[in-house]
Amino acid sequence: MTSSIFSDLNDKQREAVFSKDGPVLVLAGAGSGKTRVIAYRIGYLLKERSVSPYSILAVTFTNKASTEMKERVLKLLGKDRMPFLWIGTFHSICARILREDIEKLNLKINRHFTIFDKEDSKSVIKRILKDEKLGDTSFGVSEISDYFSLIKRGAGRTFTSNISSLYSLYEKNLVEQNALDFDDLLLYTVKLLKEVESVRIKYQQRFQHILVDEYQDTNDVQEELLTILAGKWKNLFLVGDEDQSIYGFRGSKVRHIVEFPQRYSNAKIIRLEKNYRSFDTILSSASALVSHNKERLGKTLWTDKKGGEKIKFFSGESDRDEANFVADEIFKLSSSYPHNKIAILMRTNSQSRGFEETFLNKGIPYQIVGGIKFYERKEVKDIISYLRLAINPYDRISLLRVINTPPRGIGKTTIEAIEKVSLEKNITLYEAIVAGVNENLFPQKASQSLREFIELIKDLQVEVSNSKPSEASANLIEKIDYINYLESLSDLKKESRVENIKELVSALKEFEVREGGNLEMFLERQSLSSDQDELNEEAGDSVKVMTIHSAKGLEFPVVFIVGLEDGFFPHEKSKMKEDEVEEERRLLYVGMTRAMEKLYFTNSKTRYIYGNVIVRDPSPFLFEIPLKNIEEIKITNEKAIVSKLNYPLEKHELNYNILSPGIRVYHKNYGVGIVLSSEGSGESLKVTVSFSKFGRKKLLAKLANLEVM
DNA sequence: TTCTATAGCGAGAAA
DNA sequence: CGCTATAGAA
Repeated sequence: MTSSIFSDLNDKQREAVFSKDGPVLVLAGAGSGKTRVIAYRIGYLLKERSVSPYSILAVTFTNKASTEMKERVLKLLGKDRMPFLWIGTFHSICARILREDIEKLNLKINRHFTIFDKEDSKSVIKRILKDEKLGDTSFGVSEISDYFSLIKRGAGRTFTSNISSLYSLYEKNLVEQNALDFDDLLLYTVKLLKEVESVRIKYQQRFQHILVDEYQDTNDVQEELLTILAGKWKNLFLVGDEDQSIYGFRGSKVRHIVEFPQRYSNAKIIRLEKNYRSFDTILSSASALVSHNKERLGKTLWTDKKGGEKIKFFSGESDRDEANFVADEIFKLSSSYPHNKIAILMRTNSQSRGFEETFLNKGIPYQIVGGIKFYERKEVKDIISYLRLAINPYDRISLLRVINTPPRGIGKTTIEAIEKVSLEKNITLYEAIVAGVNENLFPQKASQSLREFIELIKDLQVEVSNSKPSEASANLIEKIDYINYLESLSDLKKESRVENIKELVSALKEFEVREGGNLEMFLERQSLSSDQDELNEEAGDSVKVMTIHSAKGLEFPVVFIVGLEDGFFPHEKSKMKEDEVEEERRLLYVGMTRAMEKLYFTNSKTRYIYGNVIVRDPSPFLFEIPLKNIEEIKITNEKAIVSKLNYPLEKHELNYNILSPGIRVYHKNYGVGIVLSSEGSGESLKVTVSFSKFGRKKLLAKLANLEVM
């Protein structure tokens, strides 16, 4: 007996949703409705099987996905049962477990620990290198940080004693600061569950059903965590697609999916092969591409959406030319596709700059998703650091960041003096400041500044616990005169910096109103936020520009995959290893399968790298896609010339000859438009122009006084 | 201590 | 080319 809410599922989806207890692996192809299957599975468990929401754990890949999942379940069930459902990312779930129980590990870490991001971790490493005078390790700080992450995932290979001692210093340093890095969140949770029986039993008992999305992207530690949590009930409902495994560099292993049936001999395996997203041309092209991979279980995706347009391919002369093509094409599409239905997908973040400049010049609204995140901006991180410090005074990275920001007369010498006191008395930096001031260990002037700094932090601590987070931070910003400080900088971006600070306060306010959260919850949310979390529907009608990694799980009617060159696809650094080339191929596959209706490929024959022009070959992956599915777009010479003239923005005298389709023009009444077609010639030349605000107009070139842009 | 100029180095993807 | 660390001046 199935109730009507499940009637819109197909047979395979149903089979998955209605599975009996026990391990289930759903091999879900791109666009086959896997998020929906998980949501309905939860709905089924709650409604038909009367499972308590308290007993369900759902793991998603991003916070955005978990929010969407919650909303979907909410729609199926209504509000009252939601609060107990645990839905979140691996990292947020671990943080939640640790905030409750980490003190049971009897380490020096308490529940108010700070979560260090990559930048913080690197700062720790920098300081250790400095303190230990190990500046000559011949490894870069980033390299060391990545290596530590590798070690924490259990993949660390042999390493020199130099690095080994550095690693233990790093670990010690984090503990002293009451801080965990991203890997620690997972690692300490596994440790806690392994070593503290009461905690293990508590969660094993509780989670009767565990559901995991994007299972192909789990690493060894996450796998171990799942195994422990599911230890009692063994009801693992895993959904994934080996063809979309693109996080190998973060330790994810396709092996977890492939070997799942061996680990659980009673596992049920279901394949979802019907694709609801893309037209057949797109889907079959993507399938053809990924079929060149060896490491896969294999699926045969199909769709009802037969046919569809060919993939349009444009090869530019320069990266500028490429960006111009994309911009012009978006303009042409704008009558049928609003900007927010269009995505530009890239291999690397650095590619965004060229598109950003072109879109800015051509007035195309865009949003860069990912790259440097909002909370990673310098000015935002400054304020965040004050707040972190107020909650966790052991956090010396945040302390060092804010102690002289804005400048308050506490320079290098003073900081060294503080560090000396801290070392001698074996106390934290913050305590050293307090002690040093009380015992008159610093010069008069420095002492006065430090006294004021201590007062500031003390007041902040009080405020943080007594008043609303947004008020506490607004007061802080006021007190340290931070806006004026930003404005005093000779910085081209200072205006946007001030904006960002205002946005931070708004974000805090929104958080306390919408979720009733306190500051600690906000800081945690913030430090675990993902690229996709910055995407919100209300953000206006803009083209989304992002890496393929950031686009995972999303879909768009129109997709441009740019930079399809050897060196990006596959990336220069992956070319040598076969398994990494396969991952690069999967990456392109993921990009292609984001597209619903129109898919564009673009590349460039040359590209600026470090300011030098590099000649580039097309991506070898292009030749793995059936030729019949691709249509190459050639641009007339005139247009190519204009494209080059086109940048940076300059007005040029009108030469009627260049008013050919695709040219961007400006009309004093109608604004910016693009030439669609032309008829006649010379004085009687008429052109049809599509204007962004006024639609199509047919104009006599002689009278229209068009300017080519 | 703070501000400014410039040399020198560097970008693979991200919770 | 753009960022940042650092040296040197104020």
